[in-house]
Amino acid sequence: MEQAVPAPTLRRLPRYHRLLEDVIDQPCVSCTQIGRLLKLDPTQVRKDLEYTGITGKPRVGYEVNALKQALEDFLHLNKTDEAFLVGIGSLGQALLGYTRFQEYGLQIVAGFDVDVEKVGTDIHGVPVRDLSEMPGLARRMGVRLGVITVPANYAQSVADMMIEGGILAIWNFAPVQLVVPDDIFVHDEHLYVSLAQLSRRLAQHLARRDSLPVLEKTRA
Amino acid sequence: MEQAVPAPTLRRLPRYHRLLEDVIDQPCVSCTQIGRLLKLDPTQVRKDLEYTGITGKPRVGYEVNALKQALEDFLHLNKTDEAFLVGIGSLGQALLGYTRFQEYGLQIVAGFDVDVEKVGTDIHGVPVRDLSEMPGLARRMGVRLGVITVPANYAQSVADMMIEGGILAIWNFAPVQLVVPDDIFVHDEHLYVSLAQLSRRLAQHLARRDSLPVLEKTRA
DNA sequence: TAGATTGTTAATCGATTAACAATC
DNA sequence: TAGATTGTTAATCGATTAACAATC
Repeated sequence: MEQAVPAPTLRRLPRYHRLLEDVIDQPCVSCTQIGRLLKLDPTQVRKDLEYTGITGKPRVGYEVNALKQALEDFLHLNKTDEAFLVGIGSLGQALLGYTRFQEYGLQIVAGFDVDVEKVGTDIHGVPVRDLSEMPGLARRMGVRLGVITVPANYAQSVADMMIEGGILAIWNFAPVQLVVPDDIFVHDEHLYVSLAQLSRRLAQHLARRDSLPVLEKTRA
Repeated sequence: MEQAVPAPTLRRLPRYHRLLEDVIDQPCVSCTQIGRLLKLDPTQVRKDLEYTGITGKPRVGYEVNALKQALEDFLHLNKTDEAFLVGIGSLGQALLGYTRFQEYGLQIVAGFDVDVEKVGTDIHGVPVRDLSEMPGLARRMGVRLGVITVPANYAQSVADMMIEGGILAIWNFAPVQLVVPDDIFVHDEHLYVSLAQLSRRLAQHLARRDSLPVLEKTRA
């Protein structure tokens, strides 16, 4: 059994993977390099990578392909989970169109909504069906992952239906604290939290900027 | 000058605000209650709230309206920042349609793209213009906030254009580490990080579940 | 070899949690 | 009053950073 990973480490690991995938074009890479590119302490990078079980070579660093593979194994990016998405609003449609999710182990195989206009259509190649069919289909197809993109006030009842259908993990985009049994795993994606952080940080940033001597305040 | 807030605290504060806004329907609320609803330690809640400068009453808790106000002031939710959004793909369109951002201080006043099909149209009431006009307009309108929803390979050049236009903070949805001057504030929204976390956690969850005695493993 | 980088242990830092007096 | 809750200080926990020997 793999040991528990600290949450901050788990947040950084995918960034390393993407860096290797998209940016690094060389056989080996050192923690120093990774750290410079992602603005992280090299020692921290090394500690994080340790969790994947990979070992490097002094003076050389890590073999890029091996490291990429180790990260994929550790993050389970190579095996795809089928998922249902409920709520074909603008966000739901955007997620259906984001094919790159498959590279990260998520394949949305069906969408659901209550809107009769939407039921029966295909969005980005994914069929949309009536919400009432969802629990039965989830059980029949053995789907264990659900994505919730409905308005806040419907989110809890959708979660209940998912659980009824045997779904075990929920990616929740609705701005609500879902109440679920202990054995159900919920991952919240709360854009409003991000936005409030941004709002606060921008205001502080501007305040600091404005309190500075008027050196180069106007760029124009 | 307000003191620096720990990042974890800053992530929790918006959740308190939303709870007060949507769920709590009573004059006063205690940290115990908030903690129970959000599954947080009451002491932690109290410490977090302390940063807003509000004081409560023993035995009673905090006055809900005052607390809500204190959170809004602290997070700067009451003053709206105008923003430009670049990249009218499915995610960009979804964000344009998400009117609730205004409650969190963000108002997207224009969208930009290079696609001539999109330029000149309105999406959810927001006009779409040609990307080349963006820097000039940003400077003329004094817009200081930019949202990037273009594909990864265009993100850096869009960021450069934003900075050229005098934009000071960037909400970045493209899966790239942007390179910007020190005085520009970047807030990354990397769904792939979330997804990889989810992927890892779900796999662990399933592993733990499967290693349990076969008590009630099949719910059906 | 010389020197950069790994692997690993120790020191520091900061956030969470516990404890408890003050108070409404 | 009695007791729950605040405000605040101390203890714990865990993550980050520093130090350094091992090594290619």
